Amino acid sequence: MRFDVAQNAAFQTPARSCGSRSCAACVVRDQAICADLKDSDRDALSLLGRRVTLRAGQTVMWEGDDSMIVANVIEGTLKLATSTGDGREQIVGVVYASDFIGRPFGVRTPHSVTALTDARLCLFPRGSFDGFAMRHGELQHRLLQRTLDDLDRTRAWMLLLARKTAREKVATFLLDMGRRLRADGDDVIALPLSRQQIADVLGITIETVSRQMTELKREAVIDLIGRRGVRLLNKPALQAMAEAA
Amino acid sequence: MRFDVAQNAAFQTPARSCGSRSCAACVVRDQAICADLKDSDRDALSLLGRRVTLRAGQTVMWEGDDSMIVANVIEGTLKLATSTGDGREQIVGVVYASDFIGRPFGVRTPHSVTALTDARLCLFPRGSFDGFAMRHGELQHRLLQRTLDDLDRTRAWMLLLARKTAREKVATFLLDMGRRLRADGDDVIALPLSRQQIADVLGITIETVSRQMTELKREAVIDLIGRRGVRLLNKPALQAMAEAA
DNA sequence: CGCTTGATTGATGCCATTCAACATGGGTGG
DNA sequence: CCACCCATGTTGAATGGCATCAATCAAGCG
Repeated sequence: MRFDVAQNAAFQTPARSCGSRSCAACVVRDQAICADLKDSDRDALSLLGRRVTLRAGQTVMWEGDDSMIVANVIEGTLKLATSTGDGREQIVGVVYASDFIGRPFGVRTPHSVTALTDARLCLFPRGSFDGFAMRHGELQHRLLQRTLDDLDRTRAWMLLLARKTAREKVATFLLDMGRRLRADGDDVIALPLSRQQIADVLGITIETVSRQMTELKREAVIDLIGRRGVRLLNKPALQAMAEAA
Repeated sequence: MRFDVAQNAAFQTPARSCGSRSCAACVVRDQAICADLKDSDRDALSLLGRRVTLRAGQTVMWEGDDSMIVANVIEGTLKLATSTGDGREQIVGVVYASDFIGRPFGVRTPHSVTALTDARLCLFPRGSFDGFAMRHGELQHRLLQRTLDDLDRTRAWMLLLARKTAREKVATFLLDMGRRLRADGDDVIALPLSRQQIADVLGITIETVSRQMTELKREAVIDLIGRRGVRLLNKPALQAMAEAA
């Protein structure tokens, strides 16, 4: 298991103030799928579940397992992954705070879920979650919206995996991260993923990621700061690389 | 536009008996997302839409367009595709009778939709469909189920695109088709896709598809019958190839 | 300080693409 | 009904991009 090792603590998501177990103080209550519930309904839902803490590297669900649990991510970053019989792995999704994980209304978990940083979840037994959802249209609607968005993003990613070159993949990835992490003033970003994980997201090898990165650095398109830091020096150039040949 | 040409009529889905415009006689009424609606509700929904016929090669929606329509597929096969700026195309999904197409609850169509065979749709303006769905939880639930399944299948396909070899891809594809088309007694299937389309599904080139196919034929794992026909002679061998190296 | 883990760099080989020629077959019109 | 034609599919040779194998470098940590 390549990733069952603690991640570098220096780059973990900073702790949020949500020690409480009530929804009233929850930091993701307005973004998560429970956002549209009445307070009373949300509290009822809350009673079905529990808050759990994960260490970086811990796996919550395994590919092919019975689907027993679902959860909201309160804090942290996790990866969704599948692998072939002989051990080749592909990351099929990366989820962040306020995202939803697990397979509701289904019996099989189609991919593993593993914490990339320390994380906190709002965890529900799938059965009771399903039951609650069936009685609350607003919840299903949010879940549908989110699933449709996921599907769109996943399909767009297929184009990258199948048709883009290593260089295009890395450029696309860096821009995506810049957008997602809302690069601070100077366009410096701290990657939440190791080189191996980047490779597993892009469907290439760790060596190729490294080579492309240093190549981009040599061309003064980016700058590399330590292991996880990247400064985007020339976004238009990256954009051009990301799109066409 | 590579596929805007009529497909070989010999392999089109055989005509179904559903000339009526009422739901009562609809051939997909028990599989489509409207299956759980009361008769009266289904009729109401029906009044919002209309039946349309497509010729093979016609495109119903273009990537990036405003999302104006959604539809149930009554008959035929269609492809969902995206492409890079410089024309590389990737098929991100193939849909069959009773499947749902279009992007409800969203403003952009994330991929094009093109008929591979002649087809018939039950078409709705997105706005009125969305409104109807908001008032009918059963419909949203079916749609959610379907979308979750799509997402699972799409993610599994990512592993193929990113990590499998050409040989593994072709083997996987043939098995998938065998399953989907419920190969008749002798395990003979009529591919609904041209070599080019198969290549676009698998993320490889047409020549590579061709080479792998003839290779498999030489090894007596399959037999090729004309352009579209394939007989699966040795499924276990295919299965072994599809999975690991 | 050695040890471990993650990242970079280098050398080599292979698989899939590319470019190109050729075959096939289904459809059409004389 | 056959000859022709064009789209589709197959086959070949050469190239190149990425993987693989392997060594080196750079950090963090006990």
